[in-house]
Amino acid sequence: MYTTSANVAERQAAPPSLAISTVIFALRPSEASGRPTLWLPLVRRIREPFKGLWALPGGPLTHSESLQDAASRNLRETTGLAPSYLEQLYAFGGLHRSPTQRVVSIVYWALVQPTEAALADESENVRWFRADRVGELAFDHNAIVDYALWRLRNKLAYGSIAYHLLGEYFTLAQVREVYEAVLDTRLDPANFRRQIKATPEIEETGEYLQGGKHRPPRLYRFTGRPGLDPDNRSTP
Amino acid sequence: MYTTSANVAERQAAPPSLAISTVIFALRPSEASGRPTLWLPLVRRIREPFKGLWALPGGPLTHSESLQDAASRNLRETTGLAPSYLEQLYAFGGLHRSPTQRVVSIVYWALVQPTEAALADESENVRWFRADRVGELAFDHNAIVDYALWRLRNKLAYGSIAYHLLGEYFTLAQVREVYEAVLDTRLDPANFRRQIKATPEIEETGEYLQGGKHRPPRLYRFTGRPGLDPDNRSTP
DNA sequence: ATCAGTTTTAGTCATTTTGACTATAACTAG
DNA sequence: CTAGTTATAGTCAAAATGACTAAAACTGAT
Repeated sequence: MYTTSANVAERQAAPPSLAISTVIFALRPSEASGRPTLWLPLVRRIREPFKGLWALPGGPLTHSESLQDAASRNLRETTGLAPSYLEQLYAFGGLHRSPTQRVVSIVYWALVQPTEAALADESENVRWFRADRVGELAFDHNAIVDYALWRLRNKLAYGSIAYHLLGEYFTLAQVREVYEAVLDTRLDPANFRRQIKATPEIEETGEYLQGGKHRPPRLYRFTGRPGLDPDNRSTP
Repeated sequence: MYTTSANVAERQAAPPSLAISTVIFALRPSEASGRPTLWLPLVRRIREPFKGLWALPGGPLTHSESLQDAASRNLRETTGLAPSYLEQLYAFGGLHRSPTQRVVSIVYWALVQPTEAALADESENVRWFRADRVGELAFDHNAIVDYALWRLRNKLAYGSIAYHLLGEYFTLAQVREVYEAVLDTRLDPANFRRQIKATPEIEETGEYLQGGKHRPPRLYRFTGRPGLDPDNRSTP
């Protein structure tokens, strides 16, 4: 019984088409408060279905690249960015995701550092949106963004992910702002700093950040490797 | 730039073939100690590549079923089982997973209850193996099993997953045995019970399990819904 | 009937972690 | 020099954790 199934699986049996998409998060200052908030780039659909609506960057899977490579290329082609973190999110394969044909999308999510994000391409058909205000998107992309946000919040709880939204050097207050932006809460600065300082992957540097109208905070550096995929090997 | 990519993605552009596989875990008593241990069913390859080697149950994705449905059918066809838990594990799409052609496998993992597992089909070409002693498998299936085990251990830490390896009613000692089997450690019975009893989804029943040569333990019931996929919606 | 053997179950106690909060340090702007 | 601001250290009670003790409730053998 299985044997017949296996045979069919291995045949080139007119499979659903396969696409790669990416949810790309970066931190940008909110226009209102100036505090950092989560943003992501979307591309406008220039043809049916969903012509005119915004959608996640996506593209084909060529024969010569792995899933992760395809996602990277995708990201580079739409925004010109190299991600500091890239992980597979989920394979979406519902029957009616696209009205015209059956398509299975393998979706990745990425984090980019603000220095990178600042020089990201933007154009008529590529624009950054606040993650909590994307409006109505094409296909099932609203659900995908929601799920990516949920995963990001989850990963944050586990540890070494926040730093990929920051530059190489950062203050503990900046780390706290990442948590506050992603989790949408306020955290006690003193307690938060105690916890962060307890993690061994955060290293004090001798440098301080000058220029604020207050005591200059010490700069830190993240020394751990991210927990990635089976492709890259590591944590939850 | 994106626009051309999108077009290609939507075309039927001779994509890699798409397969669904499943890693199915169940608890069975170890022959040696009698304590419960993790097992999973494998199927023997009856043709090249990897003819004769054991492999994960897998099959085609038909046009009329979702990814999850395909995984369920898969599971039912090879073992005759209905899983009590089913979740997408990962999409494996490396270039050289199969020597003959490019194939992307979307892998699910499942938990089945021991009552179910006891009546699972077994035959010349379908056999259960201890999860830590599967030997050399076809394709990249050893890596997939390792990753599935890692995910299972992780989920266990989070909470409401152990119960899907047990029947409807269970003793707290049985829950502890699940943890001990999956994490491969011993846990203090008293402390473990205190923690489990602190979770609200575990409900005392009035029943006791008779038949042991010791004080009869109370039976409990799990009342929470599992945390599943975006397809099903819920926790980590 | 009693006793030894077993696991369940409740509980104690010291240690660690967490959350709320206070106080001082070190800068800038005026 | 002072007010304003954030950084940073520290205190203290409450909660969670880990190691451990002991009683309860069964079975099977004497």
